[in-house]
Amino acid sequence: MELDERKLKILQAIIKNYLETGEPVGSRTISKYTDLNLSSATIRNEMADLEELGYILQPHTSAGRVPSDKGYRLYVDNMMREKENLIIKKEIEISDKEKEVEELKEFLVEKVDKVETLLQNMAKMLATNTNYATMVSVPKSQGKRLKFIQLSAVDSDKILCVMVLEGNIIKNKLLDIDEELDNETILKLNILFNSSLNGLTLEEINLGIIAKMKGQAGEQLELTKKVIDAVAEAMSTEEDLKIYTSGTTNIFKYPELSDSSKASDIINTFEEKQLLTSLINKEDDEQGGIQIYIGNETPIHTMKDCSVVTATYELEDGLKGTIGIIGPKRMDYEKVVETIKTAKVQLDSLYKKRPSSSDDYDMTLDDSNEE
Amino acid sequence: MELDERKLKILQAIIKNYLETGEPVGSRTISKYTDLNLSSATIRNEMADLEELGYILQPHTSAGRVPSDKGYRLYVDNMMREKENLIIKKEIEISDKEKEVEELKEFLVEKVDKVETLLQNMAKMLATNTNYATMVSVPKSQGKRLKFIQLSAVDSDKILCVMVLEGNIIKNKLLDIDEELDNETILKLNILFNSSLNGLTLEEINLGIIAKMKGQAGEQLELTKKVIDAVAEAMSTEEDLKIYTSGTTNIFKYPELSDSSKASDIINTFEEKQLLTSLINKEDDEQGGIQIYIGNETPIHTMKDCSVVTATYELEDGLKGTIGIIGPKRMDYEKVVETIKTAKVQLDSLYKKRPSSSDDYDMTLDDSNEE
DNA sequence: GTTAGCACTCGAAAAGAATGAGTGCTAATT
DNA sequence: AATTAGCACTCATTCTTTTCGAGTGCTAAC
Repeated sequence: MELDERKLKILQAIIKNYLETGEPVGSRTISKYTDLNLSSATIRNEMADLEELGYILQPHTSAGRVPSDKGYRLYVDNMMREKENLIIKKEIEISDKEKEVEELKEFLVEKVDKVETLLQNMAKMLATNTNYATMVSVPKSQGKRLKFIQLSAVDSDKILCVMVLEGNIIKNKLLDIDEELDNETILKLNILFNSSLNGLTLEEINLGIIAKMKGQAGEQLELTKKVIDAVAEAMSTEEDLKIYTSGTTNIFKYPELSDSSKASDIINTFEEKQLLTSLINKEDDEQGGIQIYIGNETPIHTMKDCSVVTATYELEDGLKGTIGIIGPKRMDYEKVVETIKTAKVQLDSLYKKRPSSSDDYDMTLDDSNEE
Repeated sequence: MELDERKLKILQAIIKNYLETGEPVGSRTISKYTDLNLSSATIRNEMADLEELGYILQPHTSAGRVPSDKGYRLYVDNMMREKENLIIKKEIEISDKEKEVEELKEFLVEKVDKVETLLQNMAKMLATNTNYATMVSVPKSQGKRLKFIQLSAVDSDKILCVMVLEGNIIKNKLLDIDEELDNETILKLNILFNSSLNGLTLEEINLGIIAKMKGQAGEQLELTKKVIDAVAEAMSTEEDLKIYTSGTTNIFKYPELSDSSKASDIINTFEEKQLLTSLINKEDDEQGGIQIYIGNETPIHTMKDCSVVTATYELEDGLKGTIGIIGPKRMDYEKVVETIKTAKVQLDSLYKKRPSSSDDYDMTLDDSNEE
């Protein structure tokens, strides 16, 4: 049996209708809904075929049909892509979109001077706009080069070690010392560290370099070891994960997700944010960096009744993060894809287009002055 | 009508039983449950009195009785305090508790080198131990003095401004500059800022001091202004709120909270963490810093069906935060109070008792190297 | 003051009945 | 050969009815 034009139309009608109502849709509904002018009986026959092909399901005998994961997949891959082509053709829509981007940007950037806060607001905004749950991951500093390192005496028994990585990621570490150091020693150490380590990635800081540094450390061997540890910690990827979530309680708006055990599982996944890591960093850039996972396709088992749409954004070169929108399988894919694209474009362009005159906000990913 | 000894005993029995079962308790249950040796009929009469006095409620005629908020309050105030006195008397129990503290401390401190992570783990541990939802607020840096400030040239067009506040709270800010500065200028500015601002609180940095600094800034007036802004931002209390939550999905374990609209409200409150602020910073130090809010007593309306137990802890002098446990009104108050006390003691003693030899972790509240 | 006894209440659970949306199949129609 | 009208059948949902029993309040006796 083949999936001919007519079956496709019927399938599309079923899915459209189901997205709107959330109820299983019957043959009579479709016979009225479409412009095919077919009787319900014919539709019924076609539906039986579609079911056999695996695109739709019957929750039980004598109920209407519901799209299967395979059905959604077809819908998303084919029918939505048509829409996308349309957009590319229509210049008007593009400028509309740009306008939207500008508006969003203004909203977001206004009074916000930290990327982290901005991302957090982005998550919140997406959640409010879409009525789904959202996540935004903060770009990882993994693999970045060390740009700057400096020790400063803060206390008689404490040394502050500040490191700046590529992308202006700032890291701090306070080190205990046994005896107070004079300025000259600190200066000497700063020169040592900067000349030895600057411009290197974590991988490039090898034993040879470390040994050489230790050799030059003189009396400050202990401190040097601590600094090297601090650098390693700052540049390593461990616990290097920050994800903002928002709108998790939106799932209660969808009955198919709001029974307490399902809801609990899903919300728990959002609370234990590290469970969301499998959603980020999928480097597949097909379709302009947008991924759509339907039902069991999601890498997270607790979300088997959900669909997930993600996009990868890039703040500055190499600083990549992920935006995700999570809703029921019958989510409004078109709207979600549109929204997430807009958000992606916005974040991508944030620093490229940023007017250089505005020095009100800084671009670091550091958030140490939130506390 | 008076609340005599016997009524009190019956009330206590009702509450105890209700805490265990979560079901309305009837007269027959109590007549067997207590050592009073009274018939169910007598209990019934007493119960009618207790209801008239407002300590218990009947969900409907022909149901058993359920404690009212007033009943819980009495229970918590009186019956639990007796228990507390017992503990003070029993030396054994104290040493037991100390042992527990040590165990917890080891668990928490192990492999943890940041206070923030530690507090986050603390929230998680409390949630796992109690099966309730928990929150831990991070101490605010508000009102702290500036201990150290330093500018460093990072880029040709960027200056890094590092500030350290009392309590070793580190804050960073990257400033844009128009033209590159030579080392000498930076050194001069550093001396200026340190000598002008160190040891001051935000309030003490008044217009006079600012004017004087501006006067000495020379050609670097613009940069000086930016630094002053950065200092103000770093030391101000705005957006100075960080709360970790955990175990929010535990509320699904209690049917009286898990219908979707209630659960949604509660979980939303935990997601929008600023809604929890009203729970922190209540300075009332009655009862060793432990507060108990029952039902409508909680300052947060969405939690009217919950009880909240909070404690204030103090890391270093003046660095105060709040721990909170949120559960159903029929929570196990004794256990929760015990647990939260232990946690409080633990946090309080964390830095006082800390062995000076261990330099593995730093004490800053800064978390900039999480990302 | 306490208790046994009894009629009564009322929610929860089980059982039954009505409804109706939707199906599959067959036979007639185009 | 494809389409459609017609009809018997299915089954979740909803509403009503019944049953059940835990628990009460009250009265009269101890």
